[in-house]
Amino acid sequence: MTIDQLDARIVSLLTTEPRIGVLECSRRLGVARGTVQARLDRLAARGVITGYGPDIDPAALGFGVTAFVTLQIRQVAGHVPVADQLALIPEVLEAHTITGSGDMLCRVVARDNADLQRVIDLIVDVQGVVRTSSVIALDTPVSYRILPLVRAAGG
Amino acid sequence: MTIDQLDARIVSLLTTEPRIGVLECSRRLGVARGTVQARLDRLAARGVITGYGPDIDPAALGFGVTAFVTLQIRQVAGHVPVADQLALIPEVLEAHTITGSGDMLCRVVARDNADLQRVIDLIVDVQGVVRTSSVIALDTPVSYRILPLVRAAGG
DNA sequence: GGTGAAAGGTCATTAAG
DNA sequence: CTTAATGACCTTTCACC
Repeated sequence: MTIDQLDARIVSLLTTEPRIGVLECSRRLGVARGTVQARLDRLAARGVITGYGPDIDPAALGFGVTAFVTLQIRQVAGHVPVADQLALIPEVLEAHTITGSGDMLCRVVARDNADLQRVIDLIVDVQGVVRTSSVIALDTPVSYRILPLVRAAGG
Repeated sequence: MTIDQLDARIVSLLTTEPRIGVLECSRRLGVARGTVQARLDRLAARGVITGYGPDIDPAALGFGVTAFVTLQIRQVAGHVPVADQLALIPEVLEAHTITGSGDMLCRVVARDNADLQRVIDLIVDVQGVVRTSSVIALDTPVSYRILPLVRAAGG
């Protein structure tokens, strides 16, 4: 139920240089090309690799402000779930339910601080949201990364 | 300083079906292959597309617990910055400085709740961290997504 | 290991801002 | 006039059987 060193090295190599392909990857690791392909298929089948989509930087799209919004929720019977309504807002990049009484934590982006107000207003207008509390991300000294974890998991 | 509809459709298509390649992509959109290639090069040059790495699911690696840890920081002169020390912990997937007095917000993963305690202890031991406050993500009704934003940005 | 296919590059032509 | 799109051709390289 985990990965081995070869898996970790394959993922690691493909993460740092995604365009090299399976053949080049096998050459650099000194294994047969079929081995790499079989490993990748297995990782995809197990759900470890969920996709190869292009990574998009919201800031480069003009959404330079990132904020984390904590929602206090009052669940109302017979209404559209809060999460479904949040999913309709493009600026809500992810949403989690968190420990505590009916709370959620959302990552949102906006074009600027004024635009953030607009996005928060959209969230406040969601049925079931009682109130919100936001913190703005000023800097991201550690941006999302998975490689160290993969290496740690691979031994 | 933004993207147009064709850019959005290219990114959209490649995100939902990353394995189709440039040629197939151009066929489906009814444009020349060179156009798609030029657009992708431009998007990469502008920093909109930051990479094509395989997407890894931490849960499938055995790290099924996600938590958001807020740190209260006391900056100490002459020491290694807190962020640099956090970066050494594989379970810290990202870290942001946030509004407030020297605070940070980290996304961490752990194998289980007991393991989360170990990770938090690692964070507490970081020089300059005064105290921490954690919330555990129970569920993720909206997992990280960028497509709605891309479509919104593309017109 | 062989083979069909795609990527990546260049070019001249054409269209549109 | 500048920028972009197009279709053509070419070579290298890869994925699949």
